[in-house]
Amino acid sequence: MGRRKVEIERIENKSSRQVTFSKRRKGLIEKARQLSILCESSIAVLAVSGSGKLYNAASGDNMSKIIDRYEIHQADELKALDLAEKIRNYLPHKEILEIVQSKLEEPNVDTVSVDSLISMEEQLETTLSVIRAKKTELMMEEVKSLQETEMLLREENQILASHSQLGKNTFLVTEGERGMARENGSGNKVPETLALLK
Amino acid sequence: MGRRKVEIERIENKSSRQVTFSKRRKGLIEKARQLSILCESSIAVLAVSGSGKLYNAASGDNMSKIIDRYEIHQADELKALDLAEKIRNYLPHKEILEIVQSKLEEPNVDTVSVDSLISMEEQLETTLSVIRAKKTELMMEEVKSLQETEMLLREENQILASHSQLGKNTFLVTEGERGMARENGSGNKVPETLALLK
DNA sequence: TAAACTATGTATAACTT
DNA sequence: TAAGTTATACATAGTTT
Repeated sequence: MGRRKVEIERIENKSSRQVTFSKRRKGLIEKARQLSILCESSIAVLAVSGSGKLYNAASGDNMSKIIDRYEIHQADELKALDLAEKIRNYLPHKEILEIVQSKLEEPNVDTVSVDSLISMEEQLETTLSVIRAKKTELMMEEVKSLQETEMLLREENQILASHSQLGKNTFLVTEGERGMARENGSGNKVPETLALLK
Repeated sequence: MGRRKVEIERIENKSSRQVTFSKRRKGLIEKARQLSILCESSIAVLAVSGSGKLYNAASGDNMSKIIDRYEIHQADELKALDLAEKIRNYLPHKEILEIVQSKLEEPNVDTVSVDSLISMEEQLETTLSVIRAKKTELMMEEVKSLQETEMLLREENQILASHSQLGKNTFLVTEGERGMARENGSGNKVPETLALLK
């Protein structure tokens, strides 16, 4: 794809290697983006350069979610060694099965197969990781937002406190809702959500 | 790159979408392989098809190692909030971690029995739940504490404001860039978060 | 339905600035 | 040295088998 055919082997020249890494990494990520859109899929690319620097891109979905998906997949493969037996051991717990099945809105409890249990397990685990990831994400957002609010309030406070005595470098801008916007943010919603997640 | 130019948008026809997914996924993974070799780097590609099937490839290094690298990278960003360290301090089951580590460092990892893997899995899952619970607890505490601080600051602020000529809807802008923080604050981030909830 | 083909658009190696 | 250009090999969309 260039002026001449190039063998796929380590590029010895350090600077061309870096240039190529940069160009091809960009190309790879663009291809991932296209694939994601064209085929409505989630694609993640992680690249660790020779010098140890990490580059990552996830399209169609977020990185954590895709990685979670991968880890569940791996866990399942490990478990598959003895999965049938393990699941058989759990079959007596009909109450649990019933709860799970009703949650998954499937009708026939008695005819449940190992395959459908595998599928149910996968669905539940996927849902669980998504919920966990979302919980963490929301909490992180919340903490960050509150920290910023705190900082701004402290500043404002300090300015107000000093205003009665001086007012040199302070500009006043009176504006409708701006100051209120913060109070309507995610701030108060998150704890409610979190209570459900536990 | 084909008989005609194709727009980067969802392919409506299901079977062409699947064919394209297969072709391009293969191409993407080949590109990753080449980049890995040419530039002596570690590249991982994870693809989740529309139907939920996972495909993955890691070249130059194994997938877990690359994902670990990514997660360490993410953890570093977490540190900025000072939470990672707090969580680390609360790690309760150090003994278990040590046991697991020693098991993993045993020479014949391949000959570890399924039973001992199941036992390790259970221990790890227990530890993981404890860590998750602790994480949630710490974050909740942090949020609560920040919310209390915010409330106090708002009260103090209001009292100060009523003692000065400034009204509550006054938008204070100090000289320099600080005053801009409000516009770039969390207010604008929340919608992004919400978009992800979909 | 899928695998193979091939015309053509794209990515990129070498070149230029 | 880096950013931009160009000639060319490659990837792939549509076609054929």
